[in-house]
Amino acid sequence: MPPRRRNTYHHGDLRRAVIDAALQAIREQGSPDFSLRALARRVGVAPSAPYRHFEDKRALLAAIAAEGFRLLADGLRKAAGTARPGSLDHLRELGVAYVRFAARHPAHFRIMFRPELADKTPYPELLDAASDSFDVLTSGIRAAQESGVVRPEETGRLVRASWGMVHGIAALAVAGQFGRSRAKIEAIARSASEALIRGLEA
Amino acid sequence: MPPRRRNTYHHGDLRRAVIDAALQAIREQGSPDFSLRALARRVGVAPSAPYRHFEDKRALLAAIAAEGFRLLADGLRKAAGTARPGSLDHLRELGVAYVRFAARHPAHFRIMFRPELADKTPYPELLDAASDSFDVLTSGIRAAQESGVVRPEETGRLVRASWGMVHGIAALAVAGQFGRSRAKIEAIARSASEALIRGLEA
DNA sequence: TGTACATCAGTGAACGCGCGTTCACTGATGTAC
DNA sequence: TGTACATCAGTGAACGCGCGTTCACTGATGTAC
Repeated sequence: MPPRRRNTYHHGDLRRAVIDAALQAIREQGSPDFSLRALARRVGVAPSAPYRHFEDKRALLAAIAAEGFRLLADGLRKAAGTARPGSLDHLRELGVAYVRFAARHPAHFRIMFRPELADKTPYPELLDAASDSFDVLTSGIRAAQESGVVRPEETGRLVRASWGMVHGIAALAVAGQFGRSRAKIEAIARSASEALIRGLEA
Repeated sequence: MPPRRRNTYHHGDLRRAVIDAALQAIREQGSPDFSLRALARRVGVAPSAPYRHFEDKRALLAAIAAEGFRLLADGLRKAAGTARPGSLDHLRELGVAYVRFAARHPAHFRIMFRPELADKTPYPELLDAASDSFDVLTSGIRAAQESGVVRPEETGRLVRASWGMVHGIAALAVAGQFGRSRAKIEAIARSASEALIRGLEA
């Protein structure tokens, strides 16, 4: 891919362009690794230009991850909205939505869980977005416990176990283990979420 | 860490030493990335020495991953041996054993699922070991279906969903999301496996 | 048991490379009057 | 509406670095007789 030619000196929205280039690169190479220089090349800009928008490479990763967590939280809330809070249906939809998010935004997904972002404290925006997503899951399960359809075991443990399970399905889907078909992935997600809520049932 | 001094010109078992150095490096840095040169330094050997034992860097990764899959298959078989094949107990033990493997061998675990090893065809040893592990899970579920305790849905789908779920728990455990305590991780694994088999139940 | 020699498993210098980041700079844009 | 000037968002050269891999080499080991 030859560097794109700009006709303006200023780019317009280099920040966005760099993020998009990163996502694109991940999709193309199938690996969540890229160099900042390569992104600059893709965008058609000097290697130093991205530093106007991101303190360093890790800050770029953090920005993308934060965006991903916001998309995830949105997706979860939207899907959960289709069922009554506190119901098992609600939980099933949360599970399916988690996997759907990963299938739709695989590049975000891969960055969100990179080990160098395990410690999110240097990036408050990322920290907020991640906790928000986690909160959606937690309050879904807590509501179901309160309405008596999920067993009253310690909420945190159930959340982690459930999160882990849907996360695993999502990760395997992103890794291509379930093939490319959205429909098939959704079906597996549905089976798994079904199994999951039966396991949670009171 | 200063390079270790050898007193013999020949190392003895450099192949093993390089693999161990890689595992050690992963444990220390918390990231499954390392350079071949750094491993050579750790072992106290010239940068070119590992090439006597591994065609290139990827071949080293493949060798470690293959070892991991063999350990996994062993662990699964051993754990499953404690319960009657075809029973739900058998499946629960498989699930717990999967997570236990990850908790015990986190460095192997991380390498096994690196994206550059997604295509295993260049490494028959790895391919064999991976399919063997997968087979243990598959035949566990099939046996439970045959004895009528698991619903007769398409086996492949159930295997993928189950595998995904335990894999997710394992991945989060390795990422440190459940804390460091082996006992706690085992407890979460047990909850999750319990939930999982309830979901599979006929 | 001793010797000649082939093979094995290291060495160390060198290669070309792309990376992350810094820095002094400059062209474009926005603002005050 | 026009001008002066501050600020913003780029450039491009340069830095030091560590990497993966190759190559001609050599010391150690194993084998045949």
